[in-house]
Amino acid sequence: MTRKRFDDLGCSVACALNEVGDWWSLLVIKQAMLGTRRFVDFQNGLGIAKNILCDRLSRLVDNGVMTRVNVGEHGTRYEYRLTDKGRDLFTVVVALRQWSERWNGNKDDMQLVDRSSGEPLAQVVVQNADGEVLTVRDVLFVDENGQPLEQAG
Amino acid sequence: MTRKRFDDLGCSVACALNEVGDWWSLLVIKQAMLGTRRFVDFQNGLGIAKNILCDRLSRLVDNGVMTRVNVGEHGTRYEYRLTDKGRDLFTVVVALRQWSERWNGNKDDMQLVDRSSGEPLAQVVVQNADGEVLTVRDVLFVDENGQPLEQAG
DNA sequence: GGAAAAGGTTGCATTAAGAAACCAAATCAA
DNA sequence: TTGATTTGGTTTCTTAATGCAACCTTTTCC
Repeated sequence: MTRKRFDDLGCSVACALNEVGDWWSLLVIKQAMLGTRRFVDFQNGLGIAKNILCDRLSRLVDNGVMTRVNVGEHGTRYEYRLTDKGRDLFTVVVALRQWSERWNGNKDDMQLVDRSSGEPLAQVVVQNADGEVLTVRDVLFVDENGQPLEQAG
Repeated sequence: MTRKRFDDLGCSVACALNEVGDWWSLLVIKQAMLGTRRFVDFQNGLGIAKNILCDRLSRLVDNGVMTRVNVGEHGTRYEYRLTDKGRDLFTVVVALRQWSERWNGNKDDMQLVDRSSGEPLAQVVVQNADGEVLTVRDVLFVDENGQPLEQAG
């Protein structure tokens, strides 16, 4: 019984989860955003088993989220760096962080601030084209013909 | 060897992933945002095994993301509805959707539009207090003493 | 040159996931 | 009212994933 694939589910969210939806991937990405580049530093920073880390890093590389760069003089010192695609997950990571802080309190040792001002960030929100904040009740899911689907709260 | 717990990792992202970080939870939540409330409808809509759906729903209920409401006359007709905490994951779901669409193309049968205007939504972004858009390079991770940590891209 | 570090791989035990069968209560059709 | 079907599960079995520890090779440090 191989694990269910999500990329043929006709859903972009499922497709995203297929790439970064397991327990560790987003934490590896968050660690990379924090500055970590070396295998051992990921291992120590996350407390992840080496074989799992191997698997996650190579999967992230395969999916174009990270790259493996050879930085050794003679061959076997590597760095794992975020690609543009990986860095673009910043929104997701921050949204998850803020959600957790709103509902579970701040469990984090560290804080995220604007580099130039030192001030905390604004809350990540969903907006319409005019910049108005939208909740799930303010949107419609429409099919390819523009027909709206039922929606709930 | 029980799966690693993330809620004692000193990280809000890890704490969030501990609640909704497995393969199915966010899809169940997205399905609920789409209007699904009944057990069978989740099952048909997602193609998930019943025992896994049972487990995920009850875990989401335990974590306060959904509630189980008895809607039957005599006892065993249930609806699973999002709580405020669950609805608040809208930002995360939309951010994931949009990321996937930006990098993998739109794999989705349906589209998300502003209910009042019918227009597509704006891209979810991270902003500072002044409303300026920030990337991961524009932020600093600081510890509890305000000391900045190294950061990369 | 010897020791340690980096980046893995392998083997084993435990847990989770998926499919299918089964089941009891409630509802629906006749 | 009876019988079938739906709903919301639970159980069993097989396969896959996770975690830990040991090991291994190349490279760097002293």
